Amino acid sequence: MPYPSKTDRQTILATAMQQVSRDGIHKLAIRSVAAALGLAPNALYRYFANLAALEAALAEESRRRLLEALRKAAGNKPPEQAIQSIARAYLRFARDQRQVFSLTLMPPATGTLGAAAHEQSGRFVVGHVARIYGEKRAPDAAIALWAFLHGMAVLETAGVFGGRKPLSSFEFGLRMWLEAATI
Amino acid sequence: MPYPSKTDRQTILATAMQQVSRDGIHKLAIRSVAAALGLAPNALYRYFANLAALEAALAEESRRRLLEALRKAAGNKPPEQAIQSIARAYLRFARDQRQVFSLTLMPPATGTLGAAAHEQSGRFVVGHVARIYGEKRAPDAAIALWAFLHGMAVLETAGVFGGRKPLSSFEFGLRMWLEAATI
DNA sequence: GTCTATAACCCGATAGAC
DNA sequence: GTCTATCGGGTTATAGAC
Repeated sequence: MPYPSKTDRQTILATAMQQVSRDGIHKLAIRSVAAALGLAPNALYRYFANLAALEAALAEESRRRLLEALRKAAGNKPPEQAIQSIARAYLRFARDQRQVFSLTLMPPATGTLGAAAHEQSGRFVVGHVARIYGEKRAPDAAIALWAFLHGMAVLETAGVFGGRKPLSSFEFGLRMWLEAATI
Repeated sequence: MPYPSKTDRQTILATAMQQVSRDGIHKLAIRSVAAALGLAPNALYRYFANLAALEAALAEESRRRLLEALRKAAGNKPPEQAIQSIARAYLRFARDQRQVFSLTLMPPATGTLGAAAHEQSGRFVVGHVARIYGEKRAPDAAIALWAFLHGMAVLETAGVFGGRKPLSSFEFGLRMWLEAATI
């Protein structure tokens, strides 16, 4: 091997994700990632077409992490308990990993295909919701739940509540959603 | 008057908002706004401390526009009809003015005070919700509704639904929220 | 195939002249 | 209040060393 690689996609992604977690996406720079890896600034262009492509890869990775957190929360719990755990895990992920969470809904770069992790998350949530709402109503109920959870997470991290965590509103919405299933 | 002003805050904001509507927030640049106004790049620094300050002003303006759209939608309609109109107006605003909508929840620059328009929106929605849910339950119910609407808007504009507009999920969630009030 | 070197171009921001 | 000039930094493309 005459010219062995000094790095690879996975290493670059891990380093970039670390910097995003610390400084936020808007401070992410090709140069800083390259510097952390001891490489010339434009060495990374062999692995990512441009900064947008790197960001898109980070977004997909963040969606994978969120999905993993939700899977872990659900475990093998009974239906209603699983939903409650998923809901709490979603909010916890948004709070504890704010910068990573903000990547999950970053719009995919123009021309790229949709996020695979999103479709997986959709199937995962719909599957759990179906155990409560039934197959027929599950798609709509799952999207409504997802929207509520995401809205709560975004509103909170955006500081709309002024630093307070409106736990009662979260409980209110979640209980409403669960009770609507029994009607 | 030795050096009459060639511009003012309002004109700068209007020009910047126009560019954001067309190209999105990430392409906004002091230089491009100045060029559109026929000014030197740094002439704008007399009106805004830096780019972040300009963005914060645009975010507040976008929140004002959204609130105005909601007010208009509510009009003098009866309680339940007003809520439905507000909900539809929220989604419509997000669809029709995607770039402006994305500004509404831009986190305020570090150190600046919270958004006045957000507090106004909060009072506005809580006021309408109270006519259905009563004063006591209104705060939690309003936040839950807001979260649901915002989540639906964000998920849709982020392309999670692949270009489709899950009208049925929206109707599902809204009806659930309205029916929960009568219990 | 991978990385370095270099340079051109963009932007934000500052200093000082008028 | 606005200008010119300039600095520092990030992004991108090209050429070439290994």
